[in-house]
Amino acid sequence: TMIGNALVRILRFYGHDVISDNHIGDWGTQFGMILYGYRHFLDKNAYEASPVAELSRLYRHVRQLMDQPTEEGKQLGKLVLEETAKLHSGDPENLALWKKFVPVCMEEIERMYKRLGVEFDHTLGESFYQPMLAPLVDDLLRRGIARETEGAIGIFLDGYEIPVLIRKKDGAFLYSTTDLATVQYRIKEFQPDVMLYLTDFRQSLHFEQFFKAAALMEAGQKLPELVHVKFGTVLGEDGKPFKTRSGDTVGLESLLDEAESRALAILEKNVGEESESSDLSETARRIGLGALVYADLSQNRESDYVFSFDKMLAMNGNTATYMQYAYARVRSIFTRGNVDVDSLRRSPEPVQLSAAQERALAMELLKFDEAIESAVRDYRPNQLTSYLYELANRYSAFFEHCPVLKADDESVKRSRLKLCDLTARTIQLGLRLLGIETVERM
RNA sequence: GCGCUCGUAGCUCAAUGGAUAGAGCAACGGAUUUCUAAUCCGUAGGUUACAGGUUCGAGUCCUGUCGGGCGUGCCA
Repeated sequence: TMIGNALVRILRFYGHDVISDNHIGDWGTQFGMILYGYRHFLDKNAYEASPVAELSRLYRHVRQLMDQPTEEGKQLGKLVLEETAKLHSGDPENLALWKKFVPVCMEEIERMYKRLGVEFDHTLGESFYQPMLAPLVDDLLRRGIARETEGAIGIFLDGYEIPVLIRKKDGAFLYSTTDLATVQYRIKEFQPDVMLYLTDFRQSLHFEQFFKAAALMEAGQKLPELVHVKFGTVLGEDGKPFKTRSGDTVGLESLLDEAESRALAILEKNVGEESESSDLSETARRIGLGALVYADLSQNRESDYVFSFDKMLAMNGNTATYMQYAYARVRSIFTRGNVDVDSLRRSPEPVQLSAAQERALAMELLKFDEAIESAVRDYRPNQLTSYLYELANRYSAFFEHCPVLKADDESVKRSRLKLCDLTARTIQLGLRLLGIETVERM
């Protein structure tokens, strides 16, 4: 989610016309699980008190039972799939329940996105394509692209042992069916040149096959370039894949709380009484959120990464905090020096580069374009994070060695103020492209 | 079994085929009467899993071996 958000911002800044669509899973087996849970394990009082909490408990409960490697687990899996199939075939009861559940689930998800500062142009979701699925399968059958296999319908591709299944033998549709419908819809509606899919690399085979199936489906037409922008798996501290499926929003939420309260504690110690408390909590929010977002983005997205509490919450070293700190230091100089930024920017005096730290900083400032380009080229926000770290690092060295307000003469002072201003603007812009906000004081 | 992918400093990670493989954390030693020490300066830490090959040049490309992860028709 955070990688996608950063890429949308970066690609837009670069000049691309970007449409973001959160392809949310609101029509799949997870609703079969919730339906089954609702029928068998519902706690009515809890549901009335908080539908969100109860539904998510039911989901986790059923999931856990299903994941058991026992006979009961397998049986339950079948029953869940039956609920899903009933929903897909238009069973009125399941449909009514589904309509009741979707807004509840959406609300939960929206709240998290809002907190993370993530916005989508569309959230069509899988259910949106549901009416298109049956005609799509019929069409592919008629054109001979798909055929019946062991009771199901699949598309067979050269060089692959397994077909792309688009209808189960119980009549329900699958991930690939929706994906194909999505391609058709998006071509018609948006005429994109490129479609980026941001998902876990474990879905690589699916996308490889699905892209080929899409090419068959659109044979003779102009197909947009389809790209799987894959990212690595989050591993636990033991190196084993993290189970994010069992209630991950809760985990993220408490992580955010912790990040903010840690930031607040440091803030209170540092700027304490000089500032108003409402200010501080907003500043802490930006710093805490920034730390989490940066931890996620600073990694090469294709590498697996080991989840570490301390790493996610770190505010020293190569972190968003470091950049925010550099920015705040510039702001502090400007405030103390009563600097009129507008007139500074308009003034024609050249920037002088005499000290080694000044030259190093200026050289780094010039590399911004390059950083953006490489982030765009490979869809990799970590190219931008490492640039920003480098830039902030050069600024810190400059800050230590080159007095600004107390510079020897006025022209040096003006020149250094300009360097400060350019640095602050570049950091602010760069962070904004990553979805991270700056703070005036910290 | 087959396919994909990864293996880089104690830990977490960088490095369009190009210079002496770089950061952060942890460790150790310094820096504050001077614009924010969430900082800076320095020390130590490497046979880039292993063995071959291609190349003027390989962490990066090819082959093999070992080890980890993932995937492998009716989940998404």
